[in-house]
Formats: sequence, C-alpha cells, structure tokens
Amino acid sequence: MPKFYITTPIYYPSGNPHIGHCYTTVACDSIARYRRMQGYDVMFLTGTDEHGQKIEQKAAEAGVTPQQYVDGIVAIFKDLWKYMNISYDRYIRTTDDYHVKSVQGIFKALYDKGYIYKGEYTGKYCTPCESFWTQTQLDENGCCPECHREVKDAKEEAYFFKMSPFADRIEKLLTETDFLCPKTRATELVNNFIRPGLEDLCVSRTSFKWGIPVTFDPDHVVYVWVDALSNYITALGYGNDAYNDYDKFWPADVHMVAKDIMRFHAIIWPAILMALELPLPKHLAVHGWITFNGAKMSKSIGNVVDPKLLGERYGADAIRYHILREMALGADSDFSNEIMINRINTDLANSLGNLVSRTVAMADKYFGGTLPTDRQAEPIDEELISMAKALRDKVDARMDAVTLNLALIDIFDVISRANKYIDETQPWILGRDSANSARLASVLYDLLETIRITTTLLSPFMPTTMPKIWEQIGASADICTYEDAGRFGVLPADVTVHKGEIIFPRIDAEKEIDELNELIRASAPKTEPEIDLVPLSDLIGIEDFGKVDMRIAQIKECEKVKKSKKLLRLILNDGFGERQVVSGIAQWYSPEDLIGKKIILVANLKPAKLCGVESNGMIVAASVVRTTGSADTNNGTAAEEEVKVLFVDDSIPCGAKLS
RNA sequence: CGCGGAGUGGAGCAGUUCGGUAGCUCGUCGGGCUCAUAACCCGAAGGUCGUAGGUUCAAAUCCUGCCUCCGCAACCA
Repeated sequence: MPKFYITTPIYYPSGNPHIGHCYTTVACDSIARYRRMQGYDVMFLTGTDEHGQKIEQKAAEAGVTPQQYVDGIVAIFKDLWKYMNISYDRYIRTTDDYHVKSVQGIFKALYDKGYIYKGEYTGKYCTPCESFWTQTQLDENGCCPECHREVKDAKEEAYFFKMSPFADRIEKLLTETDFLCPKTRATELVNNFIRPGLEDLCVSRTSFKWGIPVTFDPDHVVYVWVDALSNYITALGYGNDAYNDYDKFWPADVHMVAKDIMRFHAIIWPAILMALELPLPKHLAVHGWITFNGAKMSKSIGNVVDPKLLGERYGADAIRYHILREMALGADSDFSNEIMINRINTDLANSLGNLVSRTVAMADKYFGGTLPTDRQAEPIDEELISMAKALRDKVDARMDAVTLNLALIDIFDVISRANKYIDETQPWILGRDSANSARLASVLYDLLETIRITTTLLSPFMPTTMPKIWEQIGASADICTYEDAGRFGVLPADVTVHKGEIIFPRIDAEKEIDELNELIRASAPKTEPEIDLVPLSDLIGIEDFGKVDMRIAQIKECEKVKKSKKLLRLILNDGFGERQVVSGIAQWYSPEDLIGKKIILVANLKPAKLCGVESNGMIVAASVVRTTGSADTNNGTAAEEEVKVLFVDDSIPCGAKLS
C-alpha cells in the first residue's frame, strides 16, 4: 500500500486556537482523508510546540508551571480538533519524553558532526524584558526598543548551527525542484536570505529554562529550531523507541505551513536534514493568511473569529467548506461573516442541498420513493453523465497540486450542471403522464448518481454531512467509495430514497450578520482587554523622576514622514514656541486625528534624527501589546501592538509642567 | 535605486508562461419554471484590463518610464 505523510505545523500554545489554526489543519485533514479514501496508508501529524520564553512568561503570569499552562491550552486545541472532525493520526507535544530524548540526540549528533559549535551571542541585554537586542535594534539612546530602558552589554554563550555549507543545495532545492508550492516565492527567499549569505543560526539559549536541556552542557536549552522542526521526524520514532514508522513514512509528502513560517521550513529545516544526512520532504505547501474584512486578524480590533462559535451556528462542515473554498495557495484570503454566509447559502444550501432536496422529493412524489427499473436514455443525458464520470480524475489532479479550492470548484461545477439538467429534462412534466415513467426514472437515476459521485468526492472535505446525503439518496456507504466515484451507474436500479432533514439550511444573511456582529462585540472587549504586561521597572527615586521634564503641548501641524510608514512629523506648541517632534504612530493615527489636540511631551529629551528628520522630544503614549498569533505560526507568536496617545484636557495651557 | 507581490465591469478573482474575438463567482435588472431550502434555469446591462510611451498587422499579455496598494526589511526617542 502506498504511504502518504502530511503534517501541520506544531502550533505555539501561548493562547487559544483560532480560525487561522483551523485553516491549515482543516486543509491537511481534507487531504489526509482524501488520500485514505484513495487507499493510501496515511500518517497525519499535528501537535504543539510547547517550549520557550514566551510560554515561561505566560505561565508565570497565570501563576502556574509552564507544563500546567501548556496542558491547559493543549486540551483546548484537541477539543477544537475533535469538534472540527480533524482525523489526525498522531499528536506530538514537544514536551513529550520521546521527543525530548530525540532532540537531545539530534543536537548531539549535529555537534559531533561539527555542524554545531559553541560561540558567543553578543548583544545588548535588557534585564526587565529578558531580551537580547542587536546594536541596530536599539533606539537612538541605546536603550531597549521595547521598554526604552537601559541595556547592558552582555555576552551569552550559545551554540550555533552552520548554515553556509548548505546554501547551494538549498538554493537548488528552491529554484530547481517542485519542493516549494507555490514556487513563485522562491525568488523572494533566495534574494533575501540565501544570496546575501546564510548566517549561522543560534540554536541554544541560557536566558530561559523552559526548553530541552543540552545533554553535554546543561546550562543550555535547545532553542526553537532544532526542537520544533524536528518534530516531523521524532513523531515517527526517529531517535526514540516510542514509534517505529520513520522508515515507512519519511520523507513527508507535504508539510503545510502559512507564509509567516515559510522561511524556517524552506531553509532551516532542509539544512538540518542535510546535516543529518536525511532525505528532504517532498513538498512544502505555503498558504496565505486569513484576513478579516481585509485587515490582518487581530484581537485588538475585536475581529478574531471563534471557530467553535461559528461551527455551533452553521455546523463544522460548513465552516470547513468555507475555509477550504476560499483558501488559495500563496494568496491571502479574506474572511468576513458576509462572505462566509454568502458562500454557505449559494454553494451548500442553494446548489447542493437544494439539489438533493428536489431530487429526493421528486423520487418520493412520482414513484413513492423507489425507482422503477425501466429506463429510457436520451442524448441530453450525456453531458451530465460524462461530466460526472470524469470528475474523479479532475479532483485527483487538484489534490496532487494541493489546490483544494479548485477541487471544490470542479465538484460544484458538476452540481450546477445537475441543477440545469433538471430544467432541461423537466421531470415535473414527465410526472404528469405515467407513459413517461421510464424516462422520468432515467432522469432521476442520473441525478441520484451525480449526487452520489459528487458527495463521495466531497466527503473528505465535509465528513459529517455527506453520509447524511447518502442516506437520503439511498446509497449505502460501500458504494460511496473512491473506486465507485469513478463509475456511473452504481446505485441499484430500484434504489429507494428517504426524504430527510434539510442538510444545509439557508441562512438569513442580514439577521445573522447582525447577530454575529453583536456576539463579537459582546465577547471582544469584555471588561478590561487582556494585554501582555511588561514587567515593572526597577524602583527609582523622586530625583530620577525630576529629571524628566514633561510638558503639555498642542499639535499645530502634522504630516506623514515620507519614506516611512510609521512616522509622523508633528509641529508642537510647547508654550515656549514651536518645536518639531517625530513620532512613530502613523499606523494608529492620521494627521487629521491629531491636529489641535493637546498631548504630553517629554520636553528635555536629547534631539535625535529619524529617517533624516530631527525630533526634539517625545509624545507620551501608552503601548498596548497583545499576543495574537497571526493566522497560524509554530514558533513565535505575533505580538500585536497598539499605541494610544494620551490626550489631555483642552483647558490645560501649553507649557504646563507635569510633576 | 533594499527584497518581493498586486493593480482587469459595483465587489472578489481568472486570463499574462507560448501576443490574436475579455472570462468566472457574487451583486443589479429583465424573463422562464414550479420538483425544490423565495431555491433552480435563461438572458441583459456594466470594463479604453493603474498610467504614459514603445515593439507589432495585432498587446490585459512583450519592452521602458511613472503612479498607487500590500507583505518583508528598515524605521516607532
């Protein structure tokens, strides 16, 4: 039996799963189910990447151990996967003993081969943030770019992985093979990362503890790369005894990832495998993000969609369908309540659901549910029949190319054709005269067969509802197989249909959208929005505070700094006169929002140049950081920052000093 | 000149590799049908294919300049 190995990324459980995680996972699940239907021996792996500083921090904030913290989140992930009918064969957690053991072995092996060496990670260290920064990341005052406090020179001992020996092979992999899908992204990777020279990769840390200890140097824990990426082989038993199907399943047929982690999978992972002298995965399928009403998903905008909430309203299969239908390799796809409801109504309710409903109703009405066996074919039947017959091979090709959305389009083309066929053959007229019985039976049989074939091919995408349709059209599960999806005329001639519930009820779009928006509004802000708390700074004396001269100032003029996306140039009246300040708030405020407003100015800050524009002082603003995760990610989570300028009462005169 | 992607009827997209009647889905309007979940089927309107040049018998498609948008990088004092 041929094998097929497909993986999702392992997700970072620093927060609850959202629709972005569903995106990748549902796609992989559909592919896995399709391959199983085709007769492949499938291994479908998903899991969670549970180490790292972020988890350590989150756990500390929650007052639990890191292990307790991730256990809680993982339960939520698994619950969601169950709800979405995700048929994973194995779930790997990087905290699993066998994985830990394997990673330690891999790290040692790379070290012994000379690909990992001990070096020094030199940089600037911010103690409160517990973060290293490079010189270029620091602000003009040489302070931490996150909290703007002082940083110290620090050298951290670290292990590095040599990337350069693999650069040529990786470039060839990207440009000369069909490894990367879509391949259009290869130039971007080559130009940005390979051509300038691959830098050695820091693969260990001493600044946090929540990770896999390096066996031969226990002060170090393995940093994300070797730990997380190697899950794809440790889960098969590479370097451990927990499983023993590495030989059977490796190399992977498809790693599916979102574009934000493409680089790690397209460059670092192949390099690690090359160093280990292991075969490379066959395909890396890169998809875009789900955007919400055009904007990137974000908790702060309150647009994060809870997949479970949607599933409860419309059914998990409908959500699965929508996600898969909108998803295209490479491109982002927009998600909105409106688009989703529209899609569910037109495709699932109007086309497919209604086709089933009207076909079954006619068989019921004209023949009491059981078709007579006499037939009378006509030339007009041919187009529908040949389309239905050819569909399976078309879908196969789409699945091979991992273009699931196109597979669904092809299937629904046939469903539409069947609806048209009803108009062409006018069975309700045939039904008026019993002399047409044989002809009518032919028409209904062709429709039932078309439904059987299309729903069989749809079943990997919508595993729960398709069997309900089979029941209605009188098709037993043993003829809804891959093999029979390639044949027309498999249903028994005297098939009996069973009128049943409406499979995909039509949704009242306007009403639903209102209700959904209401729900999102109600659930989003709650009382106090959840944010990532930056640790408190060290205590200072009153004299230190006195050094900071803060004044009330009014914004007189404001414009965007050209060549910069984030900077606004402001002219302020600080009471003494005018001064120019540059502020990185263009993302959140447009000039019109600001002109005339009064704000707090740090007035005695040394001048600095930003993008060539001089800035004399700084506007006081609050920084709100939330961890969101973008659409999905397996290593870092995206931190979403929002800056709120502190506007002050108009009655305070310019130049007033804060004390 | 940092890297890359994109600009096509109201919306979302295909078509660009290998130039030759501009296509799909949704929406709008008109018609048909009544088996069906106000669903289904047919038809129509609507685009100088971002812009300015160039190559050509012929350009959405090839070449050049420019504009706009989006990622990444940089930049948030």
